[in-house]
Amino acid sequence: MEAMQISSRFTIAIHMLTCMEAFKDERKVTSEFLAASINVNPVVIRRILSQLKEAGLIEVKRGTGGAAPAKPLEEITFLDVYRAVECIGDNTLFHFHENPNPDCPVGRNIHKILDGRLLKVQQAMERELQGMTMADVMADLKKNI
Amino acid sequence: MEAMQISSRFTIAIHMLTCMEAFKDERKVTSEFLAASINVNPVVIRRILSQLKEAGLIEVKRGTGGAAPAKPLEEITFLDVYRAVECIGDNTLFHFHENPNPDCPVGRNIHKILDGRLLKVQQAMERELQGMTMADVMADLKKNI
DNA sequence: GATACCTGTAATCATTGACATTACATCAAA
DNA sequence: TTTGATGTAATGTCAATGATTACAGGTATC
Repeated sequence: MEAMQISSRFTIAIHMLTCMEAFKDERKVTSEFLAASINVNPVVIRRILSQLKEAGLIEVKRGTGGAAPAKPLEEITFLDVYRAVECIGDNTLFHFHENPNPDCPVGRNIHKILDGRLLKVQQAMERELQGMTMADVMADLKKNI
Repeated sequence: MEAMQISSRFTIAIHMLTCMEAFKDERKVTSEFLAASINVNPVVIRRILSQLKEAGLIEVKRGTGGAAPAKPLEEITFLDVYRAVECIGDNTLFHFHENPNPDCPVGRNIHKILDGRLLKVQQAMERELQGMTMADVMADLKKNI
């Protein structure tokens, strides 16, 4: 039984940004090229390119092609990437059961008792994501090459 | 576009434990009763009952029926509940794209660069979950009634 | 020991998200 | 105008969630 993970769009997006920076002086970074490095379909890449662009993290050239970070890598946090691609409807990490029984004292109160705590958990995770940037990734990459 | 949340089994399980404690002196807490308070099918409840039991968090009486916490509520953390019901295959919160291209310097290194960071994020979340217990929930419930 | 009430669990089914893939409209530079 | 690229709609497959029916297996009580 597998399950319930944050989608691979997130790690793919980080991979994409890393490639954009790593190859920026060497070649035009197209969706085809990214797809080859990541090993997924180019259309998947293009959809994520759109999301990253919409979030203001990258610039994509139409016609001529090619994508690149839109700001200094120190200013692109994992949280920025996470929010750009992980389209969580109401922005809550936890899915709450929808219709607890209002005639039961527990059912009537469970939501307000849990909401604050669930938010704290989510914020702990987001705080951690916010402390990591694409610059850190590039630094590690240079060490590994 | 909805998406990618931790399943409602978690909040349902917390709700179940809360009911077990809240009604323990008043009535037998059966899967039917829990299903009515939570407003889901009794079979869903029974499956989660099994998971909580397997994790050693509750005791369930066969035949006669009824479920109750197996240990003091201070010792049942949100993390215990999370791990009991959220059956994540390899225990990683993030889903990594599987086959980065080993012939690309980025594809070859991305996994080792990200793994540690993703683990840190997961641990931040789990640390927060570990700091919350069912006793806290009961305290809040009493305040709300 | 028959009955009545529960739990445990298998088997379906509908719905939804992820991801792959094909197809094509659109764009911009050479 | 030709040539790459991007943008995106449309499908298809697969897996997980959650609802539901059905029934086998316990256990207390009459």
